[in-house]
Amino acid sequence: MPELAEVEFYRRVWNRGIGDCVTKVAIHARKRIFRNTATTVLTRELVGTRLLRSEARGKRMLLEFSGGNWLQLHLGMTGKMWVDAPDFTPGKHDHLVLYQSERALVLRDTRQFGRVRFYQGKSPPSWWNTDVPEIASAGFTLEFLRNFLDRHRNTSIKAVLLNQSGFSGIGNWMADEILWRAKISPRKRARRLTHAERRKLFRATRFVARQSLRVLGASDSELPQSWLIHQRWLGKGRCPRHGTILRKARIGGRTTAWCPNCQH
DNA sequence: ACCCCTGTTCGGCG
DNA sequence: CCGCCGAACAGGGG
Repeated sequence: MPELAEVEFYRRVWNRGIGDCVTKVAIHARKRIFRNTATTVLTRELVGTRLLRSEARGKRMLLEFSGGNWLQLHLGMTGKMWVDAPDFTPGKHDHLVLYQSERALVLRDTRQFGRVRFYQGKSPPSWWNTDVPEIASAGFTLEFLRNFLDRHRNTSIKAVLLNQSGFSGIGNWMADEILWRAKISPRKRARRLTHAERRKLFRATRFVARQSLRVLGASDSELPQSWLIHQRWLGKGRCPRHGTILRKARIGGRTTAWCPNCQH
């Protein structure tokens, strides 16, 4: 399962290392995933620190280590995290491995659209903080959504949902799932959404985000069969409501699937 | 060979 | 200055 829910899932996987010391760090320092990061410092400074806690915001996560050391991870398109044996040997795309006495914390990102950032200081790095509310939090209100839509009134609603400064953690499949649930055509410009549609969009966004977070898991198979996600990549995917063949097109720069019968 | 892909950023244009 | 769009990034798979 991807996007905000997958980030949360992977974050919890690495939480098994909380409380333990980092004994060794293995990285592919010159790779794009470390762009603008001081890799030499990162490698040197993390050894001997203890993993204290972690937190997720949208598609990013922040790990705090003892001594004021912070690591931000973004998984991009192909990032994965898991726990392996302490004698793990990194493969070609295992760009960051944190070794502890009992295990190895592995980050693999084949395409490297993700990013690793390192920071030292008493409090979290300034770039960790944004004014964007988490969708599952009380800060994500109908008022906030209305304002965001007004600011991007000439953009297709699909592209608006992919904009991380308004819909933190929403990605391609979640955006399609939300629009299908709210019965809104992905091509519709934000300005043309009625009051009723804005309310439905708000409810659908929170519902999809919260349900996905609740189910968690490394695959999408645990989401209800009634969701669009199980149909969207099939050659002849059908609308879960009434079986209409889904339509597909590139909208907002991404492949989009929707039901021409119930989304307007 | 050519097309596709759960994401973000940058340059050009209006 | 704001916002929209397409291309680029890197690699694997159909």
